[in-house]
Amino acid sequence: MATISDVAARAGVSTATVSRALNGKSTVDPTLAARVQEAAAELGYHPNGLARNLRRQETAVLALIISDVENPFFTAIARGVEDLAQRSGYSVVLCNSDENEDKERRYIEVALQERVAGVVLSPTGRSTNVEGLHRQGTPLVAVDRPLPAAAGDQVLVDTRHAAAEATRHLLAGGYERVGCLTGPAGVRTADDRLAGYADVVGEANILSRRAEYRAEGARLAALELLDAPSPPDALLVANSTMAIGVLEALSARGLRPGSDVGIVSFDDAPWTTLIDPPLTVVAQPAYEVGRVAAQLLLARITDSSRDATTTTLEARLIVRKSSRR
Amino acid sequence: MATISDVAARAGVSTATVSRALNGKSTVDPTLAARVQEAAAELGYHPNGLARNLRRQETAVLALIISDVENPFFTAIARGVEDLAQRSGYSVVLCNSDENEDKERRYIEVALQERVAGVVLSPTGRSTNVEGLHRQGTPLVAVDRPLPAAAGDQVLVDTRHAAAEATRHLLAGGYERVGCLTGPAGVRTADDRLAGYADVVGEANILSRRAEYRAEGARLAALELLDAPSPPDALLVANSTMAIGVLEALSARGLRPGSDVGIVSFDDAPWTTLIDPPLTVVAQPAYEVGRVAAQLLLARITDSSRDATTTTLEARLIVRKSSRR
DNA sequence: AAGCGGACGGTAAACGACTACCAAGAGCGC
DNA sequence: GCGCTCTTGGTAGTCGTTTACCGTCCGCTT
Repeated sequence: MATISDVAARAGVSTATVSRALNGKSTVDPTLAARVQEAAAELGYHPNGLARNLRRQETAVLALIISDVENPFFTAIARGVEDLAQRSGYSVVLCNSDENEDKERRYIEVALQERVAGVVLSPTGRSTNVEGLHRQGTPLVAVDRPLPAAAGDQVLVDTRHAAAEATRHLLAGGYERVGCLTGPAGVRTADDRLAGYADVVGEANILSRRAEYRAEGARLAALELLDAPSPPDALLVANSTMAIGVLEALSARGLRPGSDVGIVSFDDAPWTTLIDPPLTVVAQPAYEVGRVAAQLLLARITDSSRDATTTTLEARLIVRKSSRR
Repeated sequence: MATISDVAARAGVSTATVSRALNGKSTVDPTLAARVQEAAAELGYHPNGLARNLRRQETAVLALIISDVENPFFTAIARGVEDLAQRSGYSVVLCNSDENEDKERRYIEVALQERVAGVVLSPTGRSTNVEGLHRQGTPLVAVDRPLPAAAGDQVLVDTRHAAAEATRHLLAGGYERVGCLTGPAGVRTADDRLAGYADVVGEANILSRRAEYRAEGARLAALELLDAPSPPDALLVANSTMAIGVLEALSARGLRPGSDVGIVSFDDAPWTTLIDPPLTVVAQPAYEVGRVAAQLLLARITDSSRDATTTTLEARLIVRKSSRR
């Protein structure tokens, strides 16, 4: 593993000159610089990033800690973050906390230890602890879900409002008993979607179940709802992964989306237009969330004294056929 | 940002003792160790991973460079790698090369500079250059697609065989003119799937189109095929993302999967059972690919002299209804 | 009481890069 | 020829850890 001294020896100069030549900093005689370049190439020299970063006290790596890599919503965020970061010369490393607070903690620890330049985080839950990041002054942007104390910028989606709109849409379509399937208590998006729904149907008419943001749990919860004495005739579902479970449940009971049970789901997954009837969805601007988050993070990296901001993006109801009789 | 010397000063010991106490290496008097722990906690001390790794000449970070973070096949691999790596105390950072050779090169560069312990890579294309990794002796495992020269272990899926089986299945189902929609030339999985198809239909009967491994390109290609003078009555599709485009194309032409045009697609995406008719698919053991890759990588990290191996896993045809009239 | 071994903890040298500081030499005007 | 400036490149210190090496102290054996 070639080091800078190897290159220096080969080129017959000092390490200082090699460093200068390779980083194009101070003035180095062109012929000398060329000799250095050549020596470096011959040895296949790659500067040791660890040593470099240790000395420079900075890295050009952003950490993105998301709660589920298998959820298209989060991967779209990832692409947004990445596209923007790349453009500014930053690399993005993705960490999958898998909705698991232990993993999340471990990855925050890694981010801290590796001294990344900044962190974009979709907090997994109740007890996400960003204390450490805050103490070390690592810039932080939360996406999708807010952080307890505003330890940095936040990029959210106005999900409560969107849930209310979707519920109103179902009611307007002639459904009378609208239920809601949402994520775990304490997860802000899950609570907000339920709240938006409750805003419209009224406290007295709430008919809801909670499950993990996964297909299987949603399937079971939907079955439970459908088998109850007075089942709902429409369902608001909190994300596209859960929607899969719900549709399975419907099919298991011989019910048709739309005509039998109205369905509106969050997230405009690519397959939602393929099924029969096509799914009415609440499209969240995931890619945009990622872009904005990256922008804010980069701004905060260059100027850490900025005030923390909260950006709320609008979701958009896309009416298709699963919300019509 | 507290350093080890700060902790040492606060606990009234030397940095060596702090290091020993915190890493539980050599013997340290319990009372002293406790004092150190306490001092560290009070200061919110996090060891500087850069310095540590620089000194130790090793990191506990694996890089996983995949070609499309929005493709469920690759995210399933990611989970496989991660689950196994975690268990051995390694963290996994995901890099999304996005089927783009520049990005891939850049991420390999980052992996090299940051001196990760090992790399799992799904090579993007023709000119993937792992020379650098090889020179530095960074352990490498290729997944999904082979590397030109065997620079490390490989975990592949017997995709050619699976494609042949799927094609035979369509033929047996009474379809007479089976076409194939595959990925870009030079991408090994794309070529292999086409080859497996060709093995069965025979060179003379090949009816195929190539497109990016994305929905939109596949949609256009499918349309082209369907609008041709003698269109296919069945289609083998090379992945689930492309299948979305194909199904859109079918729908645009008023054709029904199965009865009008038989469809078999690679990858058992969660939504494939939801559509009507449910999609017949070739299920690849993606999670398992990731697990095996991680296993091999860890083995290679501890013993770099191991011979390079190639593991080929079987894919499994899941017959549903889109391949029946 | 002397000698010995083990346990403990401090000193200082790495790891590999960057860079502040300094020295040497060239060019030049007087 | 002298002194000045400017360019160039070397010396050595620094970043924060880990760890080889060594000294000290304590208790035990003979």
